[in-house]
Amino acid sequence: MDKSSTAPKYSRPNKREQILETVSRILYAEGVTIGVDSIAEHAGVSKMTLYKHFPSKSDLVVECLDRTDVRYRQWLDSQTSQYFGARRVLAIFDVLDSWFQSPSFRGCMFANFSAECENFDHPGHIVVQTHKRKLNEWLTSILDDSDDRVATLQAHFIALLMNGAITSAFVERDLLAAQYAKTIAEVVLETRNIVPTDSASEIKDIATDWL
Amino acid sequence: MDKSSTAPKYSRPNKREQILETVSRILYAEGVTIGVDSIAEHAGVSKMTLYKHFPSKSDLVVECLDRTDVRYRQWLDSQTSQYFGARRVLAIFDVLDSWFQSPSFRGCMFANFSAECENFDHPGHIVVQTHKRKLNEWLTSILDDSDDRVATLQAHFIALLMNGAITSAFVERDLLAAQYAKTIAEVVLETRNIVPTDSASEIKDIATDWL
DNA sequence: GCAAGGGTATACAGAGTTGTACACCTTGAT
DNA sequence: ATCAAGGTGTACAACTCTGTATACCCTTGC
Repeated sequence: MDKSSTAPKYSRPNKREQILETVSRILYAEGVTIGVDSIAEHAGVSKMTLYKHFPSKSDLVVECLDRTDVRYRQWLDSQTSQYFGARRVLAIFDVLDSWFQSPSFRGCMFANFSAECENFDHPGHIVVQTHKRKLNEWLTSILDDSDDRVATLQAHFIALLMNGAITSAFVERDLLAAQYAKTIAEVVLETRNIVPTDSASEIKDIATDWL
Repeated sequence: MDKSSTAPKYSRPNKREQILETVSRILYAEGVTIGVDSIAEHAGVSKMTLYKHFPSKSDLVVECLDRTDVRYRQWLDSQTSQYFGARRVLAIFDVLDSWFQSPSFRGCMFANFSAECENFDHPGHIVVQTHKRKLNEWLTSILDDSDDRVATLQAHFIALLMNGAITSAFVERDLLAAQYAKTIAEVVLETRNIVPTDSASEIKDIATDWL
């Protein structure tokens, strides 16, 4: 710890920014249940500085979620920018694939937050919802079909496949999940005449009392 | 809370069993981060009794995960037992659909555990892996194709779609997720000549440094 | 030179956590 | 009737967590 010798040398330029950058990564890697002391230590900053810039841990977490949302979508956007339309959508799964192989992969930060934070009032949940909505809008804009409803529906399909791939890769540690999802996506995108089925379930009175 | 009047009247018959039944549901509803005191209170049992039957909270959680695994798979199995083959697999999504509409739906307990418990050494992670493997085996047995590899692959697809539906329903609160997944599953199961693509990604040097 | 602003280190209050100690109570078998 | 087994309630030790108080340190502007 002897920070006196190695520390950031009292560099003044926007500490707040630096904190957000570092802590966003820490929260993804360690989960939002990590303690404030650990956050400060990892960020190479004093706990007092944290509380001088952010009124509470909760506020810090929300801003980090927000930042991760922006970074994640920018990352997907830039990494696939060489393709267009359906090809671009398929390229997403190649990007996911390389992400899953990375040792720092720990699933979807937003899904993790939903699971970790059972307090439904936490403002972070709004950020999570917004993140997923923006991702959907991005997918819809890429798929840009002559029929709006087709693009919207297919965007939902792709979003679901992305969620499934991330969850399978994280929970089951299935390193092929992205390839599976890509294969499914190919079939789905080829089948243009998919009907938004009313899903007339033939099963009646399903018992949900397993829980 | 004057348990003396309403409590289980010192009924002796297998308290351990009764505890496991109740606590399994509590852990799903509240998450594994719930305190031991709350667990005891909800279970209508003294904290001492808890520690007399289970050496630690961790052990209790593992046994509850195990129990939920069994109950969940039995539930899926029984609720779809009137169908066979692909029809049965599709019926799974009808069952999921009714689950998602239930107010007590809180996502997949196993995925939630993975997100909540960042301590990778926790024995619960083994239960999670096992759960997902058994579910996959069950799907494979249902799909029972002449070609083993087809059934295995399709089981992976379906498992991924189930994960995606559950995640979308939980995180995005998308009440149509099960219907979307079912629609995709229909297409996937119809397309029998799906190749386990090598997924030759054309994208090179994907930067995973968004995190 | 020196004051002000931003950062640091330490200590601590107050709440909440897991797990244990102890004295008491209820039931069933002998 | 009595005694052991199992359950209860309370209190508590030891720890961790968020957030604050205080005194100090380094840098920059004047």
